[in-house]
Amino acid sequence: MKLYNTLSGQVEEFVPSDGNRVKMYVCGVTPYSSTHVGHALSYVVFDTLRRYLEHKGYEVRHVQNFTDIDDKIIQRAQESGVSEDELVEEFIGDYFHTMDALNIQRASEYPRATREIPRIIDAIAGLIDRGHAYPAAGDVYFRVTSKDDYGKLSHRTLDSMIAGARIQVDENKEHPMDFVLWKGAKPGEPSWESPWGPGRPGWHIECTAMSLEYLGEQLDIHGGGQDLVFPHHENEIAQSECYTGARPFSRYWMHNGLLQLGSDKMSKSLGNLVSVVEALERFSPDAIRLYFLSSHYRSPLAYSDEGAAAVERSLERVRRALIPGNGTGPQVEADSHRSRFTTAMDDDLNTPQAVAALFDLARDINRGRDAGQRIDSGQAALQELGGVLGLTFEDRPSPEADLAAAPFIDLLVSVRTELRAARQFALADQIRDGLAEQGVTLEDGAQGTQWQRQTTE
RNA sequence: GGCGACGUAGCCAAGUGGUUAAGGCGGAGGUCUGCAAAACCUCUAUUCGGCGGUUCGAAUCCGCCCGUCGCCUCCA
Repeated sequence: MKLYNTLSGQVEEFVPSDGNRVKMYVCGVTPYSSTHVGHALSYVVFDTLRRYLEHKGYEVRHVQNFTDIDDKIIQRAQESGVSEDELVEEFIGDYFHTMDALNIQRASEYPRATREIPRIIDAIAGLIDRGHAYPAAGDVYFRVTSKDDYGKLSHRTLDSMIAGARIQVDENKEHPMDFVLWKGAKPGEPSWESPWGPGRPGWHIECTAMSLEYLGEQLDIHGGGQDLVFPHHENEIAQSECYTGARPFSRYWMHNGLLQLGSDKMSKSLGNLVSVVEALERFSPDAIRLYFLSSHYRSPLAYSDEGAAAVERSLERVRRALIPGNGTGPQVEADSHRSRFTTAMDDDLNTPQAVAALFDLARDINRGRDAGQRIDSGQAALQELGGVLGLTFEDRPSPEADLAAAPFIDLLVSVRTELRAARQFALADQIRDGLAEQGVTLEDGAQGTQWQRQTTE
């Protein structure tokens, strides 16, 4: 299996350091607002990676953090008149709720920054001891000039960073690019005791401490959105490698392209967010996952309701291919699709190509059904490979109102069946049209008439 | 200003040196059907932003130009 490694800028053969065990760390969210579709994209990508690795027989230990203390959390909590803890609990709950809805597997561990303070302090102290960090006026900074290859992940040099000229001057720092490891507490802020006075950890050091604690000195895969490459992941590398001496901190760095909304990146600062809950009101979890997986994970993806609706329609054909058949002929052949799927996934997770294999398989199943072939083994393959992408092919549950209306719809359908038998087609069509106006579609098949609620717009 | 990515059919999107340029949505025609729907079949890019170049051969490599976007600051 080949994966693109941001560190080398190349597609490389993936080989875990320890046999079939894979140590994967994915940066989690800062829980102060609702989970949006950009988060969903990232976690669908890494969930799919994990599912595929497991499909190949790897044992994946997946750790994902929560940054449960930072400026935004403090600010938002104060605005809302709740404690930081309450705010964090609410949005961690929201996160799990939406990720579960999207069929994203739970990580092995979900460490939180505030519960790892001693480990974080140890790491900062170690960095100071080794000359890679220095205290200044209640803060502690990382000394970027102490790491000769600082910038290797984002492929830039300190000089070029300074040329960016958007760095604010800070008198406490030795170098403008030095970043904070420990923030001295301001009045009214939550804080923890430390050798440098009361304060809280900087963003980057949390991930270093937590990955070290739960996965050890060296990771196989470290993932996140492309917006984390600099400074977050660059700084993680600097801290971790300087603290442990183990290089590289992570052997593979993987970054997903960012979701765009219209022409802009979807981001917290732009406020152009679409919540996952909102998207799930309109589309099935499968449709949202498949939408994300229909383009390559490293490409940016523009989200639109029209696009999601098109994907939902395409899923309908696949779902129908899974309706049991009653053919007695030879089994529909699935091996060529299976190997195409695997080849695609082995090639840096080429999910668009893998998805194309699934659509082709669905077509062959439907074709085989029409030809009287047995289709159950093809269907099993479709279900299994779809599962590797986290797709269930389940219909969305019908709204409760439909359950109440079901007996009446059944009655109308049976009346219509009588009318058709009597060749009273005008009246039969009147019933079908009337139901269609109510969003109920009828299909007359060999086994009688089926009705269903129209779910796509 | 620095670093980087991308531009493939009406739309979304694979393919990155060599048989007929995946797949999906949409559209056209057909089979089936009382008519539909669904499913299936056929068609829907002689061509890959533009112009040059390298090569026996390029969407795929190189140069220039045009256009779009990301990162450099909190962000998945």
